[in-house]
Amino acid sequence: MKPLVLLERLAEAQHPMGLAELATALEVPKPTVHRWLGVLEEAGLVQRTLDGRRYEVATRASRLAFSILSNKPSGAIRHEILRQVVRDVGETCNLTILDGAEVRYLDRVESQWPLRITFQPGSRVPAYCSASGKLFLALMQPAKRDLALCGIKVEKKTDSTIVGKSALMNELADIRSNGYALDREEYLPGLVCLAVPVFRTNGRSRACVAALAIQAPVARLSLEDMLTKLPILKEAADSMSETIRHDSEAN
Amino acid sequence: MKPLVLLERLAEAQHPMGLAELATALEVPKPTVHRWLGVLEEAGLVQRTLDGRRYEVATRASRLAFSILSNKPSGAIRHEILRQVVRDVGETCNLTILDGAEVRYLDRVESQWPLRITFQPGSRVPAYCSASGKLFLALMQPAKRDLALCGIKVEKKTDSTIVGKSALMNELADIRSNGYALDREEYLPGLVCLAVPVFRTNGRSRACVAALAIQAPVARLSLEDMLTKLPILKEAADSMSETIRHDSEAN
DNA sequence: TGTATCGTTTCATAAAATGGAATTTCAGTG
DNA sequence: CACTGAAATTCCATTTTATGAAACGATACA
Repeated sequence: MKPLVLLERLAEAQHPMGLAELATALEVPKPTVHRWLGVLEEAGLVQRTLDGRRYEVATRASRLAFSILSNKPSGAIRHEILRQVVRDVGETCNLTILDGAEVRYLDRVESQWPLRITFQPGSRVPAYCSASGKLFLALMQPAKRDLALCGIKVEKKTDSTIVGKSALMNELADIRSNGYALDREEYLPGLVCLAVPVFRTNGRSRACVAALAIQAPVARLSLEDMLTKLPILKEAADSMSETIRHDSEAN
Repeated sequence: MKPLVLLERLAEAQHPMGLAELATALEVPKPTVHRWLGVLEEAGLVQRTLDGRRYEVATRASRLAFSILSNKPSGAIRHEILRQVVRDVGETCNLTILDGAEVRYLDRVESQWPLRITFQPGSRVPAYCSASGKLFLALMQPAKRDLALCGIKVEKKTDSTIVGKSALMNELADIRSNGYALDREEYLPGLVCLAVPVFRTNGRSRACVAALAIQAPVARLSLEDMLTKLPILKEAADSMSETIRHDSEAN
């Protein structure tokens, strides 16, 4: 199991790492790192980059990661937080993560209103036209953002969808300064959303790993009304952060 | 790393599992499962339920899962670019690299047509009779090219296969001036391909490290029709370059 | 109290991890 | 084009850990 620290280091890093880099970062002899990487590669958890000299997380690891996060025992607490939010604001609440250039619903609790939008956990939506998607794009490293956005096709889903590159960049800058993101009917006509970040703090670095978002028909909840729910959402997002906090592990 | 199958099984299950349950599910002897669970528990990936008789995914695993998902490997992004191309041109698309005097398929996405050529990623084809292979030969340093070509056996795969040394050199010169390469049924009768280079820019130097190629039965797509897809391919190749640039960035 | 199942320990054997040293590879440089 | 240094890889004697059949202990239920 010791090779796992390599996987963790690679998953934390926002770029592929070389052998020597890993060896010094983890203070492990080079031949050992070499073997560990071999083990991880064999196991399908890690793969070499195109140049064959660096390593990155591979598909089996992603599959495992998704299983873990949608797993009930550890997800039960998060689900409970979602239910609490729905009770407090009366609208559907989603927990989402970024998957490439798309947003994925990890979990959701729906409001009890007869008029509501029904998604399934696991379904996906383009990042550029959703509140949580734009939030992720706004808060991620610029280099990573370029990577995620390269080669995607922007579709004008509604009249309000942001299609221009510079318009999107302005929007992202606004989101960064506000600390929240809105979807102003940019994906579905009549549907508005408000998303706040869920952070994972690791020592001095802080990364937005998930988002908490409420969605509602604009007929029931205007954008201004929605913003009054911001404190509730932020508090719930803090609780979410707690569930994924790095507690001091001794071993 | 073998204990990982336990973690995967536990993550998939939507409820905590006992030892015997896991042992029969995975067809592994009980003492082994017992030890594996001990290893995973020690590692903080798994924890016992309150009654101490079942196991569930623990916090370190969730933390790792978030890290993994917040960081999509560039290989997956490349795969998405391939998918995009297949959507746009309707034909199978390959990402290839040069491996000695052979072309190796790094990744591929197949068209949905019933009539299609089925290769596996990882399979190899001689460079001199494939579009991407000739592209590599055309764009590489002459010295390296001679090295790659010396001592290989040129086989006349079809009537159109280029077997003469000077004919090949002329072809390579054409490819250099065009910026793309064609396979005119030179490897398989009835199969035509179009390949464009994927560059890695390193300071002022620019090297062709991979190729993007579409392939189709000539009965469905003539060479002229295929050339109309050139702009789409070139754009996708630029996106590919982006992903490679990120692979090469260390810090 | 019987008994059936699950969980745990034991142990001789087989397999693998370890890391210092040596070797190879490769990109950058004179 | 040889040189150079850092990075990657291989080697290998030694230490450490994994393996699973069998035996044992714990627990639940009748």
